[in-house]
Amino acid sequence: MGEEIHIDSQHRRGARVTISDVAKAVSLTKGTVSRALNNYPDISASTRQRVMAAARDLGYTPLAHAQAIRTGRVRAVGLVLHLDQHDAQKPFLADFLKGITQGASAEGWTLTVATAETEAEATETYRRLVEERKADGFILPRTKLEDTRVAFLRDRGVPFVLYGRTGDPEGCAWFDLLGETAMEEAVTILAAQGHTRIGYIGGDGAFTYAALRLQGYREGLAAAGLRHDPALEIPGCATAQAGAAAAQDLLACDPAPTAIICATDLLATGVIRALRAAGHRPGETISVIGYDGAPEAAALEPPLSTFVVDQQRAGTRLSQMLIARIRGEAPELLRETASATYREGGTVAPPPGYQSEREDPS
Amino acid sequence: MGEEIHIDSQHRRGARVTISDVAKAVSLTKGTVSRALNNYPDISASTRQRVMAAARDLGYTPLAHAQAIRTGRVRAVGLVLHLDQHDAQKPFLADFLKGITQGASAEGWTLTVATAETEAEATETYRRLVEERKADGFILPRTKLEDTRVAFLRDRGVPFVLYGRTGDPEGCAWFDLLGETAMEEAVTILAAQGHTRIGYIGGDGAFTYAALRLQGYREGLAAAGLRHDPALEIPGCATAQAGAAAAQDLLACDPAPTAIICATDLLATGVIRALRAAGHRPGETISVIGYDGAPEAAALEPPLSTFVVDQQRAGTRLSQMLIARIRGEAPELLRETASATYREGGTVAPPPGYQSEREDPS
DNA sequence: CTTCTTGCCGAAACCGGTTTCGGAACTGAC
DNA sequence: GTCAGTTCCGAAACCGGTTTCGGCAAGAAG
Repeated sequence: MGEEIHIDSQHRRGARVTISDVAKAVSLTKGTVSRALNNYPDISASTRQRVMAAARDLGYTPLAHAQAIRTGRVRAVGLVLHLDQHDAQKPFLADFLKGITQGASAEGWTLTVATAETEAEATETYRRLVEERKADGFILPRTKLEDTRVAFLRDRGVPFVLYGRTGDPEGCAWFDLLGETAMEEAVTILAAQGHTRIGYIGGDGAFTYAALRLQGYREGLAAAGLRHDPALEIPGCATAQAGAAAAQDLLACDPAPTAIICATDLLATGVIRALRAAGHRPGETISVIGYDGAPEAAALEPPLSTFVVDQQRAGTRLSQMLIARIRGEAPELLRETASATYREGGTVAPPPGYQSEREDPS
Repeated sequence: MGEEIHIDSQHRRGARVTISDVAKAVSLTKGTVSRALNNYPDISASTRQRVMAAARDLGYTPLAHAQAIRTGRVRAVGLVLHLDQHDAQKPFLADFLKGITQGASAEGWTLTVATAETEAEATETYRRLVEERKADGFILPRTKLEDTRVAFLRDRGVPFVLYGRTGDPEGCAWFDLLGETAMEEAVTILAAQGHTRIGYIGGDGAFTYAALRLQGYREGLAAAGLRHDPALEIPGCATAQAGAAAAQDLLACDPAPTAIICATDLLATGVIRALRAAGHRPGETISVIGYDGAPEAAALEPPLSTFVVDQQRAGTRLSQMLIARIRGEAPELLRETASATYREGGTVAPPPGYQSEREDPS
C-alpha cells in the first residue's frame, strides 16, 4: 500500500473527511451537499447521484453530534437498567443488549446505557440523559402497572417504548410477551398430565407482568375445568428465597398441590431447592414449570421445564420501534406482542400414583 | 397548568438554557462565560464566581455534543461486547455495567454500548464508533494474548483500558484480577485437605486469563510440593460441554484425581454434571473448585466452592482509569490489579478415606 | 417576445459551544 | 508623568453540520 508514501492531500493522518471536503470534490457548496445527502426535493437527481458517489468514494460519514447541534438528534437509543430488583433480569441482559444494538446499528444508531438503583435515582438519570441529550428516546424495561418513568417521559415529551405493558397505555408504544397465555398453557400441560391441584407462585405485584401471569394462571384453571383454590396462589414473591418460602407454604396445604407453576425461573430455582429439602424429587414426586428460560434453570438437574423468551428478538424489535417512534410514528401503531415457547425440561410428570387414561383406559 | 398562558421568558417550554442565556444574565459574552466555566486562568476570581452562581441558578448544563464539535470529546466511554464467546461473561454483565456507569456518571460521562459476534465485526464496530465519535475511548473486556483490538486502537491513537492483561503491554493501561494467585490458592486449599492428585481444567488458551491461571495452578503444585502430572491438566475448554468431557478424561486417568480445579465456573457446572453422571458426589467423593462466582454455580447443590470476583468494582475502576487515560494520564501509571476472594461452597472435602492429621495425629 | 413558473443551486445564517486574538484598564517601576 | 507589563474581558472566528432565503436560468403559458 503506497498510502504512507504518497500523502493524500484529502486524507491527512487523523483528519476526518468532512462535508466540506465532499463539497469541494464535486464543486458544490456544503449546503447543497447536505441537502443532497438528506434527500431534499430541490436537488436534481443527477447531482444527488454525483454527491453520493463522491461521499462514498471519500469515505464520508456525518458526525452525529455535529448534526445533533442543529437537528437535536444524536441518533442514540437510551436504556436505563434498574438494578435494585435483585438479579431478576441479569441472565438475559446480554441477549437483550445484543438485540437492541443490532436493531439500532442497522439504522446507524447507537445505544447509551445507564444504571440506577432506586426509583428516584432512575428519574434523575433520565432527566440527566434527556438534559444532556445523550439519547433521543428510551426503552423502558420491566414496566409497572403505575410507572413513574412513563409519567415523567410522557410529561417531557420524550419518546419511549415499553418492554411490557402498563396501566395507562395512553400514548405508549410497547413490545411485550404474552406471559398470561404461557401461564394458561402451563396449566393446560399439567392438567393433561392429570394434575388437579396446581399451585402458583407469582412475582412482585407492582410489575405488570405479575398481574398478567396470575390472570393467565386463573384462566388456565377455568379452561381446564379446575377449581380455583386461593390457598394455592402465592403472589408477590421477588427472590429465590421468597420462592422457597412460598413452596413450603404450598406443601403445608391440605391436600398439597402436586404441581407448582412459577412466574419466573428465579422463583423456580428457590422452589426446587425447598422441594428437595422437603424430600421431594421434582419431575417425579412433584412437577414444576417456570418462565423465562434462564440459564440457571437449565443448569439444574433435571433441567427446569419452562417457557423460553427470545430476549434478543425483543431487544431488536424494541430498538426498531423506538427509532420509528422518534421519527414520528404514532404510538398506537407501535404495539406488538410475541409468545414465549415451552421448553420441556424434566420437571413435569404425572402426579404420583396417577394412571394415564391413554395407557390404562379402564 | 398556567404555563401555557404566562410564557416564562427564560424557560419557554422545552427550551434549554444555553450558555448565551447565562452570558446575558451576568452581562458578559458567551466566550467569557465559557472560559470562566472551564477554569481558564485569564478570568478573575470574582467573575468566575458570579458566572458559576448564575449557571447554577439557571440550571445550565453544557450540551456534550455541542462541546464535542470543537473539543472532539463527547464525554462517553465505549464498550463493545463480544458475544461469540458462548455465554462466558453473561452472568456478570449487569454488575459490570453497573460499575462502569457509576464510575462514568460520577464524572458526568456516559456509556455507549455495542455488540459484535466475530472478531472482524468487532473491528468494524470499533472503527464505526471511532469514526462517528460515539465514544472517546474504550474498555476492552476479555483480552487475548495477541489482541487485534489493541493493535487496531493503538494504531489509531484511540485511548483504551484493558480488562485483563495482554502479550505486548506497550502503551496499555489495564485493570485485572490475579487469577493466577487464586488458582495457586485453590491448590493450597486442596492440598491442605489432603489431596495429592489435583486435576486442572483450563479455559481457551487464546485468552490471557487462561494462560495465567494455568501457570498459577502449576505454581500452586510446586508450592505444595506436589508432582506436576501433565495428564491431569486439560486446557483449552470453552464450554460447559467441554468441561464435562474433560472431567470424563480426568476420571479415566489412573490413578484418577481426587480433586478438580476449574478455570471458570462455567466449566465447573459441566464438570459437576459429568461427575454426577459417573456416580460421584461432589463435596463427598470428589472435590471441585471453580472461579468467577457465577450465579449458576451458586444455585447448584451443594453450591460450588469458588473464587468470587467483584465485577462492579472492576467496572468502576476501569471507567475511572479510562477517563484518566483520555485526559492524558500516562498508561504506565494506570495499571492495577485486584484479587478474587475464595467463597466456601460445599464441593470441597478431604479425599475419600483420608484421615486428617489434626483429628487423627497417629 | 414577454411574463410567470418551476427547478435547482449558492450564500449566509444558525445551532451551542470553544478558542484565539487584541486591546482597554490598571498596575508598578523609574 | 511616562512607559512597559499585567490583568481581564470583548469580538470574532471556528467546529461540522442543517436550514432558510433568494436568485438565476430554463421551460411553459399567453
